[in-house]
Amino acid sequence: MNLKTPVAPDNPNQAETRRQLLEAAGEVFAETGFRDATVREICRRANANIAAVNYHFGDKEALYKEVLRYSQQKALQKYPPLLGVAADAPPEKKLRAFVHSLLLRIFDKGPTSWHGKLMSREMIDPTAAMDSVIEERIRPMSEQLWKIVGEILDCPVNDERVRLCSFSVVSQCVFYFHCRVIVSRLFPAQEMDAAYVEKLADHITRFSLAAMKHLPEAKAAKSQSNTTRN
Amino acid sequence: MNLKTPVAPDNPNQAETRRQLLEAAGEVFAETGFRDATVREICRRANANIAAVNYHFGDKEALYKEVLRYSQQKALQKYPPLLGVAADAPPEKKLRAFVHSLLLRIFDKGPTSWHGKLMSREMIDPTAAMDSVIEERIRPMSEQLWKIVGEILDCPVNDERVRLCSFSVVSQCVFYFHCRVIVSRLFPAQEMDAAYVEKLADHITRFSLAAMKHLPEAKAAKSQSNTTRN
DNA sequence: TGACATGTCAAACAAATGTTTGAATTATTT
DNA sequence: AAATAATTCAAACATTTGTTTGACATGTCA
Repeated sequence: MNLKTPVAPDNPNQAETRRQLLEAAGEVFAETGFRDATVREICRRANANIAAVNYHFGDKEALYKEVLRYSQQKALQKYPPLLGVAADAPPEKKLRAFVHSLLLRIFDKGPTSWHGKLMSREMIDPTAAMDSVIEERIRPMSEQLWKIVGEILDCPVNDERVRLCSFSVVSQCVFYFHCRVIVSRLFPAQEMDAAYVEKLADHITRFSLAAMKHLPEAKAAKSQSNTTRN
Repeated sequence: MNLKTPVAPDNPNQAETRRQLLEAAGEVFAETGFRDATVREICRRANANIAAVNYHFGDKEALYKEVLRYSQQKALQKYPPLLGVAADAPPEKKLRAFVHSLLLRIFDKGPTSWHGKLMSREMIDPTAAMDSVIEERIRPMSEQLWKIVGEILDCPVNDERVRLCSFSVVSQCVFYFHCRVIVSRLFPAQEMDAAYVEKLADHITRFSLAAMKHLPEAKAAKSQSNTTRN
């Protein structure tokens, strides 16, 4: 029911209202989450009538799906995963670019800044829209990273150490948007500007490279893993 | 039906209903978040009347604050930050214990399992209740970690490298509850059992120790250009 | 026992909010 | 220009939900 097929895109008014609704919805969804976001607030910011969401998107949830897709596409277009580093560059350089682009997407202050928050929310309460995001965006990016880490560790990409180390790299990046609240309360004076993002990218890359190049079992490939803990 | 067996002589009914409300609320808040959680559902699971929340806690938000405090206290009591490692143990050993206890709190399957999800939600939408949690629980734990990392790096605890490396350690742990959705979709076959938690703790500790002991600037103690804040 | 405090209950209230409706307005086509 | 389609608008609708209310039940203590 309520299947509103998107009509002719050559209509300036419709296209404009749709776009403004998407932008406003991105802001509001990011600020308050899906449930707390009200279509009244979205329409108010978009200078649109209360009924506009239902007219243009069907219902609130369909609007949300569009927003999620829109923000992902925009963020990846602005900061591609390897930032233009050549495919045959040394893996250390590619790792640095991967880390930096991920941080840039997270800390972006511009009109795509809600991308990070939207993704955070999806992590906790994945909606149906998350499925396609994972398969179309996240899995390809993961595989890209596995290749890089595999080169550095000198392992096949399906080795368990590649997976663990890749997680270690990514986790240090995403930490700063999942835990931004805590970071900024523990260090209220710390500004999150472009210079700081550079510094973070440097640290994460150096930290991870040092770890991977000196991991006790990294090169030795001794896979008995008897965890003599404690 | 539902015969109330006589319990403690002091204030049996009130204490019992309160406790059941707390447990049920913890479940529901963790599953659906503060806003989506309904008082009706909480009371239904607690076998309590719809008015019980307001009678015992005042309103829904006060109940939430109690739940947050309750879950924090329970989780930290079950898995203390250093798991009983002696205060004069070598820092490597303390780091391992810190990482392991953090992972245990995150992966706990028992009745305190909602602790992780509640904290995740607070990260994105911090409520007023988060203030006290940060000051009373998180800051002390952070300072504990800074000391350990400072020992390993051989730096003063307020050095910027201590902060960055501590974040690198913590981030690898909390990654697994913020991004559990993605991890389990990328690797659906991977079980998150106790053995896996051990393996993770090993990896994170080894990875971080290798990094910190081989960081290009770790031992160099080049003491210029450091933010001299607090 | 009888009075009083405490806790529980079903019902109702009040506010918020997603959605629908039908008229009014604007754009496009004939 | 007239007719038709598309879009906007204010108002109303229907549902959900946190909270309140006043009656009823239960336990305590003089």
